[in-house]
Amino acid sequence: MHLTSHTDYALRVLLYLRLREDGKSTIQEIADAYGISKNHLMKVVQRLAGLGYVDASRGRGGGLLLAKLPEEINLGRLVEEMEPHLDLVECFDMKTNTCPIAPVCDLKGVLGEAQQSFLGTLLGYTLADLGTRPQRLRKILKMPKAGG
Amino acid sequence: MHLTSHTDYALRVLLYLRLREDGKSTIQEIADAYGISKNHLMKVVQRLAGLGYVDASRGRGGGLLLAKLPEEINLGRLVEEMEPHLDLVECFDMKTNTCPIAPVCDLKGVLGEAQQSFLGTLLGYTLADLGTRPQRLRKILKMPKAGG
DNA sequence: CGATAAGAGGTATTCTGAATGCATGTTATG
DNA sequence: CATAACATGCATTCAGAATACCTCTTATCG
Repeated sequence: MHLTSHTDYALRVLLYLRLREDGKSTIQEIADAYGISKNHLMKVVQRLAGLGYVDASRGRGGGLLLAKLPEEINLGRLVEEMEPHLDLVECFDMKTNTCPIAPVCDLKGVLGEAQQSFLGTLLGYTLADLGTRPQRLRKILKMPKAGG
Repeated sequence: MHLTSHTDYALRVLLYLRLREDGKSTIQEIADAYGISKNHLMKVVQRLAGLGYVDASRGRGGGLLLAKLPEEINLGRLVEEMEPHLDLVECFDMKTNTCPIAPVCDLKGVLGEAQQSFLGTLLGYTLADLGTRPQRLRKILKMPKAGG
């Protein structure tokens, strides 16, 4: 039971941008801050841009900005959108299911309800709920000061 | 976001045994009923035996029996025990975490809460809650009649 | 207008872990 | 003692994630 690193990184990028409201951030800068691959992070950012969470500008002086208010970025929706699929077990996908009892099985319903509990909890949070202790976070992330 | 097939199969085995209260079932029989690999299923059954959910007897006339009452088999606990780990994201495992902000990050708490919601929902169910429509299930599974 | 900084996007490779198969051992029973 | 069944370890395959690389486009600055 785990989320992909894409989802993990997406959340980290958004948190970074939220803490750095005062200017653009480059992918390189964020990759360095978290110690992860720039190439990998580019894919994540492209996805976030496509979903309308960030504005990415190219060229010299380009970089990333949040495209929404932190309060408008729901963590549950983000996870739903970033995860490649939410098929907890085989029978969640009718197309590929091989379990013969799937149409009559109660398990699917129970697992589905549990999954909804999971997502439901996340739907109760937005990006604005993260980043308490902003000073410590900015320090750990070696975040440039405003205007830098 | 998905559970391993081990967990999936474990649930299916228990459901099968619950429906077939009247006698022992062999691994081969269950593998055939679901159309899955016997070799694979053996590993799952070993695990279930080790965890005390089933009694497995060897030799001619051997087979599997539930070791507990269906009401005593909690689906949440089972999932916790069958899943190799519950590390939703990297930072859930302090040993291997590389994210520098982990100690100060709110994300971990939020995701942990969501995961608890997931497991909490499953903790509300036992094997006794599954297998409504037993007749249809037994038919689909080609389950031997009592005494067979 | 050209050098450069930055994101876009496709492709290829590596790596991990799950899924599966196979071979042999052990136990019980008829 | 033959056979049916579970036990166990090892090997292999496979899928998908993670990562790297390379080229293209866009924008800005000198």
